[in-house]
Amino acid sequence: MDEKDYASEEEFLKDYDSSQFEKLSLTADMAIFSVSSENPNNYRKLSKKKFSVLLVKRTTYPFKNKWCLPGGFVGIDESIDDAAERILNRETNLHNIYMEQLYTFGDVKRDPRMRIVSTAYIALVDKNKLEDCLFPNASWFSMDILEDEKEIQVSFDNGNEQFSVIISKVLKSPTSDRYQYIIKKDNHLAFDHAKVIVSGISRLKNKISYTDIVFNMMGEYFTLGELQQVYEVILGKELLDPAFRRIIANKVEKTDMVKTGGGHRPSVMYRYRGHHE
Amino acid sequence: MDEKDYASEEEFLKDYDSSQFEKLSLTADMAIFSVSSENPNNYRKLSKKKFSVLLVKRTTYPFKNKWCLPGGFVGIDESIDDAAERILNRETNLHNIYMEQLYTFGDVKRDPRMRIVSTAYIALVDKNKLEDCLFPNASWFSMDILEDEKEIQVSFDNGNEQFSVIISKVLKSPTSDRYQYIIKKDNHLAFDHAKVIVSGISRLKNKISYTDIVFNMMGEYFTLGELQQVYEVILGKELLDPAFRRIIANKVEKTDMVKTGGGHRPSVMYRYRGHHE
DNA sequence: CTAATAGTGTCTATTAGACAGTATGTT
DNA sequence: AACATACTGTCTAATAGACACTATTAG
Repeated sequence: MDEKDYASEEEFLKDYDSSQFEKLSLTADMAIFSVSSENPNNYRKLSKKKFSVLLVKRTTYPFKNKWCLPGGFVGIDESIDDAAERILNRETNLHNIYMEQLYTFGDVKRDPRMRIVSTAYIALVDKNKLEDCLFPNASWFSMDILEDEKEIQVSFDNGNEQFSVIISKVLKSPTSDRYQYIIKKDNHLAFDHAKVIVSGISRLKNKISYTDIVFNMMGEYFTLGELQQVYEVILGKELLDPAFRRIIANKVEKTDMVKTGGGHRPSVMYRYRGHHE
Repeated sequence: MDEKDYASEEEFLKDYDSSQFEKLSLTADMAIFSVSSENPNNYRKLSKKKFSVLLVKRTTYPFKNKWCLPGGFVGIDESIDDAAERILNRETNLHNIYMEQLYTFGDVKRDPRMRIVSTAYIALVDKNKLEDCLFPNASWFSMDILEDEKEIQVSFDNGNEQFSVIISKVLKSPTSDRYQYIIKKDNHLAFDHAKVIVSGISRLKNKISYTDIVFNMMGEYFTLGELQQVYEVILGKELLDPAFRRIIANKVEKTDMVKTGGGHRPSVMYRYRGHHE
């Protein structure tokens, strides 16, 4: 409230003088998540759900031939959200995809060429809507996630290529739940995108239990078994049927369709109920 | 996985050509929160806690004489976190303050002069540690928050000046809990800082129940009544004593100190227990 | 019939909400 | 003594976890 000596006023103004600060480049990077199904080896069994992410193979240096999240520069006359949407549409040919800002990664050396800050987003899609129209060099990788107190290991697989990354987590403060991620092993992903993916997974894992974002990855109709599998694959643990059904009971509504053809009891198809009770 | 026609490959490369994209300025803005005490009018009563934020009066255009969050440009050789810490230290003269990235605000017209993207942080301090060393033009404003389904009203007061802002909230998606904030009334805050403050409050409100971040706003020793008041003022509702004590029971530990002097039964002083059970 | 999933009933443990009561300082 | 807060006991409601059971299909 009260003013101080001139010296610190000077410093104050210096801090606010933009000409002292070089401008930098900003990109929007998209972690586009989905669930895919693996065909069962037994006619009775259900197809196995896999949590997956869309990666793009880089064709230029730096990180040539490494995989990265789709992204692009934010234009000077374009909001970050608009840039994110533009990139999302470029990759998926779809509009109105669920998307939210994740985090802004601003380490100085994250791009070896020059200073590039990246605002990362996560997006959730129903993979079946776009299976056939992939952007050049893009590929869906299923992820197997192994997490404990200290580190996270993610194994990627797109059918042709497999690799895994290991990231260790350190609590930033004992009072919070924020982790600092440190890449321990990563020979196949470009930039700090391993961190971005892990942050995105963590965000999703948290939000699945108190929001309805899962339904962005489901088709319009689904069985409760399928829905449960998606929860399980994201949470990385099995759920008990009655508990699961209690939790999602008022989020979904029955239809009169039934899914038959598995060597077992048919399953009623449900639909997302939206936000009215 | 499979490649597409040349045209889209071209487009792909265009998107990755940085020379097509002008660079922009990035600032780090700090929403520094704390709780302050108002003196009671009755010798028996406890001092009333107020949730407060540190604002700075602008001395230059644009938004001359309006209040804004302390902030500054991110240097080209400085990480965003480092810039945030630098600003935090400039304002408080303290190191090791709790701080976390909140959100990156990237609308095109948020600064009337030029394109400036802002990565906002929240920081939590114990106000008593720095009461006397305020940076020029800085002032603590207590906030009264009135929130319903559709909008949030925040009334600011620093003892000399009072004003209020009204912000309406619109769910970005029925499947999530993310709001788009729209400023309805704001004649005293610069830029989009009203949105930043409201986002920060919302973040804090959420995290208080599943993390220990409150303790960053407490002194080393405190009574459970004081702690409860801080919870209440942030959550905007009253809590029942037994429930509150159950919840924080294993986060704090008793000391052998006692706070006397109020016209009522003395209160045992507690201390934050850290992260070991 | 069998393997595999679909779906329900119910018991128990844990947690959250509510209220009433006791305790103890200052003026 | 009276007020205001400190602190505890306990009942109840709601929720989460666990298990056992029944149902129904393709092959």
